[in-house]
Amino acid sequence: MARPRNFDEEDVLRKAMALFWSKGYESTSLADLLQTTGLSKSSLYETFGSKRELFLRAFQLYKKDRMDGLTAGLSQPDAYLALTNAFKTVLDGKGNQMGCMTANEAIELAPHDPKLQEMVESDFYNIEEVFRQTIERGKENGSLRAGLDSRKMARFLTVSLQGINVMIRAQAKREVLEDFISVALEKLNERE
Amino acid sequence: MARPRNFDEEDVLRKAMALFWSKGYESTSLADLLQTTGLSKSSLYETFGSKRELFLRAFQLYKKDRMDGLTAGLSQPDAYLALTNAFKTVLDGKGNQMGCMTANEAIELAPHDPKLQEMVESDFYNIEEVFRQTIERGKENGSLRAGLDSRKMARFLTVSLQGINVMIRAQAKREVLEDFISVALEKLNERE
DNA sequence: ACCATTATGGACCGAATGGTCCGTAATTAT
DNA sequence: ATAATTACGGACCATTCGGTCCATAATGGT
Repeated sequence: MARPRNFDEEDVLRKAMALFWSKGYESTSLADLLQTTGLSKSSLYETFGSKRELFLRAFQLYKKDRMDGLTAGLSQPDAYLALTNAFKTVLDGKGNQMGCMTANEAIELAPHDPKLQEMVESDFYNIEEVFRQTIERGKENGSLRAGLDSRKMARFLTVSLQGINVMIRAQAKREVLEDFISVALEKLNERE
Repeated sequence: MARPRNFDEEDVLRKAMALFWSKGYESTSLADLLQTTGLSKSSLYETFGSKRELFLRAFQLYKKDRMDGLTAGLSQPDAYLALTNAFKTVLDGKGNQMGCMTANEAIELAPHDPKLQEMVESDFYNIEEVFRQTIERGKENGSLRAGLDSRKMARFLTVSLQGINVMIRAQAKREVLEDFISVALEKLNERE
């Protein structure tokens, strides 16, 4: 009954996400967003309300995408293989020198923005949970030693992941990350 | 032979450092800097040249301060105690929910600013080195198991530290960090 | 064909950005 | 006391920032 949009909302969100992920919130200007998405200013504001709201939706989409990917990557029965693979995937991630958007926002916005602090915190908790469930499963099906403290180990892996994300974004040498991962993952199969 | 400054350059640098550390580079405005340091705009530009140069000097000062502190903290003969103490100090650090300025800049600036990428990289390397030397010392005086791979373990600790820094800045619950540290530091005294 | 409705381009806005410049104040050496 | 030198306050600047608004274009329903 009216003129249709000539853009796909999710498509725009993903383009905005890529920008915010790469440059951060403050350093991404409206001009950047308009250029990358191809939208006009009025369309962007009509559709998303403000730069901040657009960012929030883009970040939510990131969190969802990433959790889906992580969950999928951890789905194989052998929990040890699942977890080691997940970490090694981070290293080889296709075009990724951008690190993790959640880690980025943990540093840029969380300290001074309660809403984002909450979003970041919940994402970290979700990661912890999916790690924990994977470890539980591993203990049940024998792919991980039964004596592991699931929650503790899940937290260890969660924080480890953030360390990796920082180093990736700083373009650290691959060997550094390989050494880190190699040591960190020993915690999964060592005997007590 | 001329009018003297009525401010101390290092004092100003430290105030600027605190601001950049807390808010990041982009989100710290000139107005913030002038207000916090008490300088006039002309004095600031006369003395430091530009916002960026001021930032660079503040960041250099941060790196120096932090390395001095870390080195001092690791100076005790017992390397295991030295390292565990260093990590636990990070948790209890006085007013620190700001994380580590180097980690912050690794995320905010390093990916798009070669000069900063280099500064961050060298800081990480320096941290790795001081960890490595501490571990070497521990192996020599028997406070650490001789079988440890010093470089590998130093890298493990360096990246671990960055994970902690992200979590601190995101105001993660203390238990999460305690769990992480407890697991990570087991790597230092486990038998093979 | 035309009306109701929505999308869009672009003009416009005030505020804030980093930065320059200059007249004046303060100081020391002579 | 004065000349030389440096520091400083604040006016000024162009640009960019996020955001608003409106006139016009495009579409679907009837």
